[in-house]
Amino acid sequence: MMKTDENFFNKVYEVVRQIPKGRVTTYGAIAKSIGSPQASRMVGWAMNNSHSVKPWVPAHRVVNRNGILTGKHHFGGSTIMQNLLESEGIKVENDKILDFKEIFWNPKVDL
DNA sequence: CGTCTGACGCACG
DNA sequence: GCGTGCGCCAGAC
Repeated sequence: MMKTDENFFNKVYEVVRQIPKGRVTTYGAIAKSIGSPQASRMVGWAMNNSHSVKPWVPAHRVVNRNGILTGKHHFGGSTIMQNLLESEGIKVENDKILDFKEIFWNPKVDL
């Protein structure tokens, strides 16, 4: 059977997919929600593989703890990630999310 | 099995 | 406040 939650990556994908529109979260928060608070790097790494994952994973809603679009270059462009965020009502400026803590979505709370 | 890498996070200077 | 270095876990070679 498909033990979806068996893989570390899959856990990350599931959490990211559950991020509500107009909300964002951090790599560390996701790492904690999956049981590895120190595996923040793994989260970002999983995102790198997200382009091979289906359905689409809203990786643009995932930023670092500073609210900065650290992985925007991985979207195939420098403005793709920001464009997506702004398209959802998220204000972004200078590659940084405005009101970050206000739109921050905690996976441990809603999950 | 050993080594390097990775879209981070934190400590230190 | 900013730059640099180390550590964390997991996977690829």
